[in-house]
Amino acid sequence: MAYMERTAATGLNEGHPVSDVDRIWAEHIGSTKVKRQHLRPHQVVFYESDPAERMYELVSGTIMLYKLLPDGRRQVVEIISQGDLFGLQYGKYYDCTAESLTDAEIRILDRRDIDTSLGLQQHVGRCLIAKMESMHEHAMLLGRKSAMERVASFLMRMVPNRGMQDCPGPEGDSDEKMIELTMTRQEIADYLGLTIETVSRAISELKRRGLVKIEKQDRILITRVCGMCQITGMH
Amino acid sequence: MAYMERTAATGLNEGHPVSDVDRIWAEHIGSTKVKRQHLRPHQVVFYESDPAERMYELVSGTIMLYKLLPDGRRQVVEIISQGDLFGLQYGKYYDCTAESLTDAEIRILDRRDIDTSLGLQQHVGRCLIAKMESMHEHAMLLGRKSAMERVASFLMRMVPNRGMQDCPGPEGDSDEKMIELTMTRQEIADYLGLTIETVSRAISELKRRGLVKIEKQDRILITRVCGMCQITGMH
DNA sequence: CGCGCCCTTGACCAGACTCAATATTAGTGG
DNA sequence: CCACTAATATTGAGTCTGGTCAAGGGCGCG
Repeated sequence: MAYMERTAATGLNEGHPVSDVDRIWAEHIGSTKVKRQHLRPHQVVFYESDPAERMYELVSGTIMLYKLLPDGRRQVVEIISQGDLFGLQYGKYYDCTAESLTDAEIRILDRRDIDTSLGLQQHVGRCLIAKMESMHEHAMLLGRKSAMERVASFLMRMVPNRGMQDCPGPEGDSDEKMIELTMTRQEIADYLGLTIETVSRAISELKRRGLVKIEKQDRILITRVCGMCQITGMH
Repeated sequence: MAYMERTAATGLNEGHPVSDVDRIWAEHIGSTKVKRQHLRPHQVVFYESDPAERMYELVSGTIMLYKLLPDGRRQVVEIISQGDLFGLQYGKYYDCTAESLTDAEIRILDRRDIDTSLGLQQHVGRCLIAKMESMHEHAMLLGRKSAMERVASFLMRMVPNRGMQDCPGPEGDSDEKMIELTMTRQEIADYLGLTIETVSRAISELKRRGLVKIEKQDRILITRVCGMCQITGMH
């Protein structure tokens, strides 16, 4: 269950009604009706412009949604974490590709099931509203933040309960936090609207400033969470 | 009703179920219960971090949602057009400021009304899904497009039914389209993640290339819609 | 007509990108 | 366990796009 620990550690999209999810589906749809699927890392669930026939819920693991331009430029538009819904479309086709970052478990759902239940509709609505808020935050990052601010913001996102407006500060004597990235430099770059080299340089600079220690490429120890928070542009 | 014509001309967020809106509200809530408010241009509906007690629907006109960083950098995160809902929040506070761009008419709604009706929930869900798709598109613009591509994409958004994957091409002999901006250069810059000077230079360059004629500062004639479409980065 | 606001243009600068070389890590098989 | 390979990450040098700062122009309104 290594992948579950990793996802929990990322703390992406904190505050979703994750615990309710099983109960909600059980109440409104016979659990026998809900198909599940396991994904290995870097497996595609659906491609941009495929007919959008089904929607999905992420049970565990992490998935990214990305869009491509004809010349190959890529933008990762969402990082989906436990309890999130994805694959809902207004039109007939998916507007982006869904690809797993880690091992993952997904529920496969029929859109019609949702339209018939008020409880499910409410659940879907709340997920979408939470997503909108992270999209707004991400638009700010992409449109207005420097490379260093983007990388710092990205790392801070992985630290649960810190960096919010009501941040409790360090828990005790030490202000450290170990985080697992589960994304390559290229994927981080495509999420932050940067190049792989710029992401790498920013992380090296953070290392030089004594804010992080790199254990492995995807295991980073933030040695001063408060210091990291100061360079996100939000404080 | 000049402002209604202007909004219609922008063609922002095409495809929303605008026509259903009055019927939907009438069915589920006595129309007497729904308060309305008129807004003059550049009037604020709510500020970022205000308690999110109500939600709104835009009846006519255009509204922008923006976020600010402590040092004053601004990002316009959404442009709201006719029929869109705004002010829905997952948490207790608004995550952005809502300010009118034109004269506008809004409906003031109570979140509880929505939670009780399946029809309304469906309507809200569809609005949110459509918004998510535009946010994805906008993330691509902010993260991966050049200044010229951003401005061209912005102008193309104002042209209904053109630039999509199933673009019908020019209607007849001429391939022109007059558009009304309803936004200052500063607002456009803050929406596209650029500076006012860069937006201005991009528009001047389009003029030099013979793709647009500037009638007034906020009235632009696109003389070759197909040519404009070619430089959005999407073709 | 004159004032103020917004927009445009120019010159210069800086941050991020590109291209290229090198280093590190992860994975494979002996 | 180590050697070898392929993939990924880091670092450096040079370039370029878009930002900054400053000056000038145009338009609307009193």
